[in-house]
Amino acid sequence: MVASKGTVRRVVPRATYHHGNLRNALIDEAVRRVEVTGLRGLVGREVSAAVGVTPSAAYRHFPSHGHLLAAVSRRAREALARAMQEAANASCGDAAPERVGTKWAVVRFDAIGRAYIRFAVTNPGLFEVAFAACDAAPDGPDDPSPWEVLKECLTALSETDMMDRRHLEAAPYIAWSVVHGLATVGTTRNPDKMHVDAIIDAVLAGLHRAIGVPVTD
Amino acid sequence: MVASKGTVRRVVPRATYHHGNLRNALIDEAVRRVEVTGLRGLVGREVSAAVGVTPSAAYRHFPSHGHLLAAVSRRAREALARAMQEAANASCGDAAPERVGTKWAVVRFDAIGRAYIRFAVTNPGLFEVAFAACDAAPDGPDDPSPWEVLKECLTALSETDMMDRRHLEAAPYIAWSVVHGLATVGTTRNPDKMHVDAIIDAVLAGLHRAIGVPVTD
DNA sequence: TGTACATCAGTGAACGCGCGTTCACTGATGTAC
DNA sequence: TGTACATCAGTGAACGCGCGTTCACTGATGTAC
Repeated sequence: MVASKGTVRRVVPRATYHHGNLRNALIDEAVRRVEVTGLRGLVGREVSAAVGVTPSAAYRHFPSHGHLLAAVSRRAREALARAMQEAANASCGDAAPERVGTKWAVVRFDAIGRAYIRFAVTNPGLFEVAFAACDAAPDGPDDPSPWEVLKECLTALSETDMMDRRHLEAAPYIAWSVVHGLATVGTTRNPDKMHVDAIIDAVLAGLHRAIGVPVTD
Repeated sequence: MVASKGTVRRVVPRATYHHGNLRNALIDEAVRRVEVTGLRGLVGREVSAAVGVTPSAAYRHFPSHGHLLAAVSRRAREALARAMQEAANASCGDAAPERVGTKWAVVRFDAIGRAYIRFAVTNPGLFEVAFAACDAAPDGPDDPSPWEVLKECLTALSETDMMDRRHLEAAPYIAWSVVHGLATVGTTRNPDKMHVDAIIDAVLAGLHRAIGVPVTD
């Protein structure tokens, strides 16, 4: 049985009058909805109802809708950063860094780029919200932060001599632009019908050249 | 005197009962509004009112709001393409191609990249709409098309031996990703406080390396 | 240990407006005869 | 050249719903004495 459209229904009945952790519950639920519907799916009344609370209850925790959005947006960026970190760690397998040789920094760097794109493709809703314009300021700094994850990988690249040091300052901007552009528009707009995986490979190879990663194998 | 918010007011009174060119007038007005307010500023009732017509009149020309949006989106992309073309042509000045030497293709290529970014920065509303997700299909192919403008510049680059031919197939994807990413997020998110112009220069230099444009002067 | 009271986190109902869309209508246009 | 009539492009009024937000309220919690 499906609830009729527009019906605000209490989905999770509570035992206690006080919820106890409403703020986090609202954000969690909002994230869940955004994953499915994207930015447009973030409607306060529905989020409140799903959590088992009246629409007005949310105003005890967020001054306005925009503040909830900002919190969700931050969560989305953090999820992206975590996906990048996990991909980076998984890329080396269980092998110790020395087993992988000096290339390990390159492997990690590629892994976070691919993870970024994969996140955008498999999680378009979250990705949209992560970089959506918010009226309100986020409730805190991103932790982890995609930008910081990227920079760590780049300094590793530089310290193992696997990139041109002259490009270190500009590298984060170059890498971010390439990968974000690819994630945003490169995979959806594809007038010539090049294979998507081939596009990703080709663009990431271009990124190597742009920041001076030496050609190995 | 300012019309009170939400008042639907006929702004342009017409002499004739029939408008004569309503479809185009609606698109023009919609573009004008989007320039100021972005995607959110595209509300059918206001557009109709501004043109001097009843909200329902628009439905003679567009089956739904989404179709108007698609038409506006196409116009925005065409405006972007035109900005790129103009910048390309202006980049050579009035000099004949031979006066500029073999570098002219590089100059043009840089010009369209910078024009793309400039368009995004000075026209955020149009830029947003140009790549917004539309429910409806556009009313026709982009003419001119940003993608085609880019490819023309790239083949010119290749034919004058100013880029690595091996990258010709991938080059449009690389260039598009870099420049679009830079336009979207590189200029707004800037955690390290690098100067914006310096970022643009550095990223475009990276693009040269990515597609193998030889280092000249 | 019990009681009074401030404080906090919810409820429930309604406000108010924005905005896409519909529908029966009417004024203008052009074409056939 | 004039008249009848189909067709097209508008009007005006209303529908209907989505959704953020407010406000007076009440139930629960914890702290001072």
